[in-house]
Amino acid sequence: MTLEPKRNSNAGTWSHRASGHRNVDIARSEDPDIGIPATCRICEARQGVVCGALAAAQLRELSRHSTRRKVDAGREIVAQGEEVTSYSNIMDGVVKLCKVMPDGRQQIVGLQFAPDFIGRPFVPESTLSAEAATPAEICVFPRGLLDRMIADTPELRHNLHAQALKELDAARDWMLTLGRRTAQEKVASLLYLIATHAEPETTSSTAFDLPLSRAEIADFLGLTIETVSRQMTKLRKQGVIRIENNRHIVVPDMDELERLVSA
Amino acid sequence: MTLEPKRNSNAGTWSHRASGHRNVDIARSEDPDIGIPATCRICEARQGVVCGALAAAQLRELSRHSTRRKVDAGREIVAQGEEVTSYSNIMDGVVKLCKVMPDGRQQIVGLQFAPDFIGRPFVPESTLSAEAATPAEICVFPRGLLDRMIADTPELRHNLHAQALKELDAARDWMLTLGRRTAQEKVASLLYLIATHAEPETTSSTAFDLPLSRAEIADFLGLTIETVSRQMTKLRKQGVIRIENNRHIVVPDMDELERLVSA
DNA sequence: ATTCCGATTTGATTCAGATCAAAATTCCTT
DNA sequence: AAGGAATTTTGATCTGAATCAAATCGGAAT
Repeated sequence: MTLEPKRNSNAGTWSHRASGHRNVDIARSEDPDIGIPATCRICEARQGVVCGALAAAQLRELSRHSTRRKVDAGREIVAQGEEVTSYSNIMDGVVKLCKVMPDGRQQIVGLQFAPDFIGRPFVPESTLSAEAATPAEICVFPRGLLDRMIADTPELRHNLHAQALKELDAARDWMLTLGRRTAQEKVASLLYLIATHAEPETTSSTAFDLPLSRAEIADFLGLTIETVSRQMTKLRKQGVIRIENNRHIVVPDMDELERLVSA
Repeated sequence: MTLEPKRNSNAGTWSHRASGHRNVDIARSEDPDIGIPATCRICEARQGVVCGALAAAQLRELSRHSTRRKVDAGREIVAQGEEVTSYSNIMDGVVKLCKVMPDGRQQIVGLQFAPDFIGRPFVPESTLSAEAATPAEICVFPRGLLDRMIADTPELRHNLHAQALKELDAARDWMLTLGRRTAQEKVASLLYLIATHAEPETTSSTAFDLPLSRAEIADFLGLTIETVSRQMTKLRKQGVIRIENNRHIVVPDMDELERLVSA
């Protein structure tokens, strides 16, 4: 899902880790995957917000009209202000949601990870752009079809509603970061956010690859590239993180990092 | 309420807009208000997100268990981290949604106006506090009851979902303001936001009362009181606004103000 | 009216982060 | 493996907003 640190405690509710209460229970007499398309069975997003709420027949129809697509890093999936004619699921990779101003200043307003859903029911055009931050794989389906399924499927509506509320919380958490935290705290917040998404079993030590360049991190934190770089260096010199090849980060002690976020 | 003039116009807009498709059509043979509690008929929030979706019988039951309450400016309605046992509708006034850090730094993450709904379905406790910014009047009802109505009423679910998405958009717009705009642009953004909520018929000239103190404006914009004050003075000297009694603002030319927001 | 107290403005100074300008690294292509 | 472009780091300087410190204003109580 989107932002908010601390994800660990309730991460389970959402992503594939959520599949527990639905699929993992093998003691069932009939295979729950009967009639489910083969592509879906192995799909990252099978238990996601959208597909996790669909019946076998719906899944079959949706999959008939879906196309899996690879998206290069930096490639746009939905453009700001554009009319939206399709939705997608993220199968793999990280997608950033951006807002840009006419003069070019831009702000990343959310990050989405597999198996998140990208789309905005009820509104014809997108108020932001969605762009692959890493090489990504998405499953695209026509808007009208899913809108119809939304209309027919209470559980799907519920899931989308819950996702919207979760994103709202994440956005508001990030508002606090943008408005009231120092550069140091901002960078620590971002690292903490990524760490908790990349490596959900937060043992005391963690390692992960940054899905964002320094420029993108700056756009997420409302800082400049130089400030981000300096703060990363500072964290490195303080021993809070190790940096390998610019993108790979090791956090020897997550508690230390969390402390720097100041809640 | 500090905001008399604003309140009136605001009230007007919402009700006739909302009632248009439901109530105003007189050519109906039976009175659509039959069976609707008297308090509801004259209620600000009658056509709001919640009550606008309820049938007469539901409205009757809800109103039986609701209490109208006056809340002084600055008084808390919901506390951050507290378990939520009731929801409310704002009948009058402005409510601010805040997040505070352990060390006292705080950020306003949203403003709600009558007849908005305050509450957070699906989640037991609130991640933010809601506090009256102006003297306010709210209609409080027990959580369990509304949760049941939510379960029973598709239109209500839809309205709440749509409101969540609207708030999400607003939050993301504000993220751009917090992260990428200058102090001048931030203050202009806030004035523009209030102006467009207070005086929806945006003719070229507008006047309104600020529902927030300088300190609250600072907490909304991620600035200090002094910076807010200086920027207001600057806007005044530039002739973009006139300030009367600190709280009352006149904007001679809304286009000029909008220009300063830089989109 | 007068007094008082909190809110707001104004002024002087400081400082975190921006900007400008190279150097150093990484990584991509050949 | 070498070359070259892009990304990142580092350094020097500047500046917008924060901080510190008074004045002034405005509104409530007397």
